Amino acid sequence: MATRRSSKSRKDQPTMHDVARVAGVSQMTVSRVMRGAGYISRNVREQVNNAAREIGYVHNRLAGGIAAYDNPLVGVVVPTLQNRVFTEVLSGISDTLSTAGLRPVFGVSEYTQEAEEELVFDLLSWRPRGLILAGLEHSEAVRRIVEQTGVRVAEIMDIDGEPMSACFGVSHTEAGRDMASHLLERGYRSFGYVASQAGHDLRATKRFEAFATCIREGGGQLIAQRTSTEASSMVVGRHLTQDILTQPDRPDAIYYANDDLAAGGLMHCMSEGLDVPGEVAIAGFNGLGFLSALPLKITTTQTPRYEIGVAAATWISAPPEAQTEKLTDKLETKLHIGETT
Amino acid sequence: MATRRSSKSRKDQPTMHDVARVAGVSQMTVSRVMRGAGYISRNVREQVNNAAREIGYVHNRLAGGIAAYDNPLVGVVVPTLQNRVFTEVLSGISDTLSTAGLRPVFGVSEYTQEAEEELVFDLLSWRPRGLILAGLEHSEAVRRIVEQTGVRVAEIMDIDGEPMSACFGVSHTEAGRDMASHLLERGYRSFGYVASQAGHDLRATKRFEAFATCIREGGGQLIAQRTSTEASSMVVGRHLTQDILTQPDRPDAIYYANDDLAAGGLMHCMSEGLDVPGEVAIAGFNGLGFLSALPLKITTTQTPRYEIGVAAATWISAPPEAQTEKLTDKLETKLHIGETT
DNA sequence: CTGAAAGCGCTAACAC
DNA sequence: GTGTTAGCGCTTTCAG
Repeated sequence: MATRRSSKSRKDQPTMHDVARVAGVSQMTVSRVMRGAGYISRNVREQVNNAAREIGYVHNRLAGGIAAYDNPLVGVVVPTLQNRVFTEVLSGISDTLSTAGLRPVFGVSEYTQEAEEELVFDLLSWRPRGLILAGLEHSEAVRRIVEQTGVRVAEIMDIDGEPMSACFGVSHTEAGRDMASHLLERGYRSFGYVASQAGHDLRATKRFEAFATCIREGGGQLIAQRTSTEASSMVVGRHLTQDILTQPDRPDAIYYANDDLAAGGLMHCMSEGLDVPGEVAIAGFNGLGFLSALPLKITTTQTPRYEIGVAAATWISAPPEAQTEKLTDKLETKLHIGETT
Repeated sequence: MATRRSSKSRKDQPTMHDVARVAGVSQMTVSRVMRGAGYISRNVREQVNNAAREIGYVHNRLAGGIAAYDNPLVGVVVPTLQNRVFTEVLSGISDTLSTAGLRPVFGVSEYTQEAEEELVFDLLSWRPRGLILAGLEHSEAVRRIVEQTGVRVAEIMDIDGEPMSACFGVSHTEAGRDMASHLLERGYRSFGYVASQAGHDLRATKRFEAFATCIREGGGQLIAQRTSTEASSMVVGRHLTQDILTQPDRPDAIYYANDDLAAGGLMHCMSEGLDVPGEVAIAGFNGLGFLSALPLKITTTQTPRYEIGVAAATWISAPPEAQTEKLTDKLETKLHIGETT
């Protein structure tokens, strides 16, 4: 009898049948052992496991998934991996899914709805148990296919809006307003704003709008605004800050779309010998760990990034029956008042 | 005729048959359109695509994979997502795979071979086109199953050893030696070493061993060594540095297993008013972006993290035939001499 | 506790 | 260019 494993191609992987033959049981028994389903006598179980190990059998979940309509995969789409914010969320997702025996398959949308849409279709082709998407804004096609397939979607990061089924995140509107209140309280009245990713970061835009409204209502003015098309970084923050501060009319305080930009701003001020917060105050968003490495503690809004990932993944891991109508899980942010405001 | 989609369960997804019926073609034609295989007339193609969109059909790659023995998945195992080093590598992997139409499925090994082993079996159950693992050290079971299944494995980060099939990374031995040479050249003779993850970071261990050997050969001495079991962070670096520097016999220079620890060390020195590098020199590893946020530029070894991911993913993406015997792709590191040595 | 039969949704191979 | 047939490797269902 010719061996099936002569050519070492992917085609020649052993199957449950091969294991069954070696173990002297039926293929069905092998299936049960592999899945830990039903009662199998200790003896048989061991025989099967040994046979599997011997011939190098690996459970084939593709076949399993197609036959059982259920496979332990979760599709995850994040805007970028270059930003700690999302890798921390991803870490929470991965840890939690892993505990539940689920695996993340993922893609990066580069902050565009078009890429997200493509990814959603692609990920859906693996018949995942659920999807995790960032933000509440998605293309029509995404909404439609989600509706049509009935796949469960956890939308993360943002809660200011209506989720497709469930969302886990913070209120950016509230965060923007809180920071504005804090700065007004401190006596600042003329403000600058620095952002990046030119409008693609919808959460930052929400924060800013709430911030601006609150500032105006509080008698303040927004006198300078700079947005880069580039990704966030300290370098970008530094440049945009320089740009704002060399104008004749300087703001008392600058609100940054995130900590990276804010840290860059601080660097600019320090190297120019500008007094912070005396001459200009600085505020960021996120509360990233590296802030503690800076010579001055930057005022920022602390966000629970890892926890957002955990919450979303926990929901996805739960049996579908546990799914309630529409769930909005608001995690709390906290204003960290540092030495820059 | 009863509709198949009454209950909205995963079982009731439309199939190619349904699309075929709506489009008025055979199921095989739908298959061809979906895969972009063979020649299909423009007309038919559009009909099929419209029908698919209309009924919300999504290509089922589980079924495709099982029938075709080929599916665009790549298993990726990283030690952690809490460390920028690996998320940057992951970013390179993701970007590159995405371009090649492949998807990463991933797991986190927490720096242990046992977890890695479990993950490898788990990921293999999706019949991935390849695997990307960190480091050259793996359990016997991993080596065996890789051998038995014939799956292609790209080992990343390290090249000081024999890869199973291909490896992409830097020489940690060389990096350790280079840093030792630099410090000796600067005149330092008594050294401290600070690490974390207590021996689980095998690459750091390789650097340290090369470093220590070189130091001894150059007439230097290693007089203090501190290792934490915790994950790397500035806080850990700060504590261990304090610990070393409050001993009666203080080293001239401290080599840190990575930049986070080194930055923590710098913070300690600054807050104690210790002159760096006058009283103690500091050197890290990786060249992470946040170093430029620090008041003093830390001497470190720059590593091409994103590029390692790109190189590994590119290799995995290439057709298997292109696979040569054993490939070692050494990417270059660069000693960045800052203001701390 | 274990086995036999049927079929999951798709693609390879070949026909027309 | 498009259709037909025969499975891919597994799980479901039902027997025993």
